[in-house]
Amino acid sequence: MNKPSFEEGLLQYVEELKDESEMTEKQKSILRASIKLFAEKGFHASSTAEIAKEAGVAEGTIFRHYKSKKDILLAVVAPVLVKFAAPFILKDIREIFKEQAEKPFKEVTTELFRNRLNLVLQNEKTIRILLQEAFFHDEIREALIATVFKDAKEMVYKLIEAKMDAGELRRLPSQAVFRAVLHSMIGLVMFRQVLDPDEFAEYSDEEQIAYTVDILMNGIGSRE
Amino acid sequence: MNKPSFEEGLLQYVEELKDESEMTEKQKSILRASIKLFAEKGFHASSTAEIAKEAGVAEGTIFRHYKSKKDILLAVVAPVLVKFAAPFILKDIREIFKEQAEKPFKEVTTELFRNRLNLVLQNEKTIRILLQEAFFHDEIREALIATVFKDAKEMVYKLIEAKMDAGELRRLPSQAVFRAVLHSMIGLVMFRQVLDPDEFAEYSDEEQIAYTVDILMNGIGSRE
DNA sequence: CAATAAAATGAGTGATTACTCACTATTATA
DNA sequence: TATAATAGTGAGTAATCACTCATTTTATTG
Repeated sequence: MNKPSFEEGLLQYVEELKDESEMTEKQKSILRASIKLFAEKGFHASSTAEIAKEAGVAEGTIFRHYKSKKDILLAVVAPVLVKFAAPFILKDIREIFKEQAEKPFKEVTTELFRNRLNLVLQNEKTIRILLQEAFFHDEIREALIATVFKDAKEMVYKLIEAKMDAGELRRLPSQAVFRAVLHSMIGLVMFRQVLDPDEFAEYSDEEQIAYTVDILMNGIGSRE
Repeated sequence: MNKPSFEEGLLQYVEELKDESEMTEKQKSILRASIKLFAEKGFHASSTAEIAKEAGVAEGTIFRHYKSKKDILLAVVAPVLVKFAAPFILKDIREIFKEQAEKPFKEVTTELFRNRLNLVLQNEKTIRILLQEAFFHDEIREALIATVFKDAKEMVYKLIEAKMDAGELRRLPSQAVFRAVLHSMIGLVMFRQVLDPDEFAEYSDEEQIAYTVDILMNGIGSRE
């Protein structure tokens, strides 16, 4: 059915994405306040009155810059998708996968994980909002899948298969391998706060990445 | 600070948990309607008017049984925690880990994954709500961590360390191993709909579990 | 500096919100 | 069958919602 809700819905925001430099102070303030509130209490629980107050702005000013409350959400979320998708898929991934394709899969994966972890750490709040709202807004969910997964998946599949042919990876269904890589990455990146705070401190991010990749490559079982 | 928000907050709902049998038809209907709506559009986006309509009940009836809208949420979420936590940790896990502790780690894990996958499949909507709201409600998040993770973690840690001593698992930090198991499980269970629908069909749940466990144990790298 | 445009304002809008309450209908108990 | 308790109702309530618009403030330009 009405397929391109991404194209029609979010993509325009991505294209119309303003530089921060061409926003007024007030507009930037509205975005900042929205990110804060959406991340703290969610989109629906944050009222435009609150946003205005937090931003130090009249409520009407919000609607001068964004024609609806949902527009604010999309304006908040779009840049993250761009950072997640465009640089990742079109630059980072292409670079990582094409330029580094000769390197061992382990190194490629380490670089990938490091890249993603940094991105998430730098955009914690907006990513929280993004994931949060992806549950309910079709546009966002589809955009997320379209940008983050769809293109990336093909590349990863190709790399996986190439590395299988080269004997570097075991012969397993590509899908199973892809999912394993994906789950390791998401787990590494998303479930940091599940454990006790003192357990975090025990290992640095680099160590966490190293262990994650090591286990992904070699498993947890011994090889007696 | 005011620590036991779980005890004070959710636990009472768990204890006061009514049998379905001692609910009226209307009350059950309210719960069913709430689950449906909360899962579809989220807690905040679902109005009590909608719930009443969906449930075929006067709006006042809702507030006869639940003193606030949030109470409905807790009533929806509590049973899942009980099913997830108590039986899981206290029964399933104890059984799996104590009775089956002699079995290879691989088999224990397979059993665990199978158990969790079924639970999620059977409670898809409520688990969606649970995770969703855990983002924002401290009580729910803390309850989730307290019930699902905290106790389970210790048991898993002990098993992991025992299996390391027995030479069945590699010598790695327990934390890294625990996280790997956790990520595999969550990934297996939560990210089924990320892939194309036709890719699901390709492998059965049992096969997915088998590959997940295999990769967890042996990794994706070859052992030339 | 005057004229024009853009940005910002906040009181006001009708719709909707969670929730109350006086009341009726049903069921359980004595 | 009378009494009491529980279940159910829906109109009503104040508060809040996203959003509008006539007006004022600030910035830009000729």
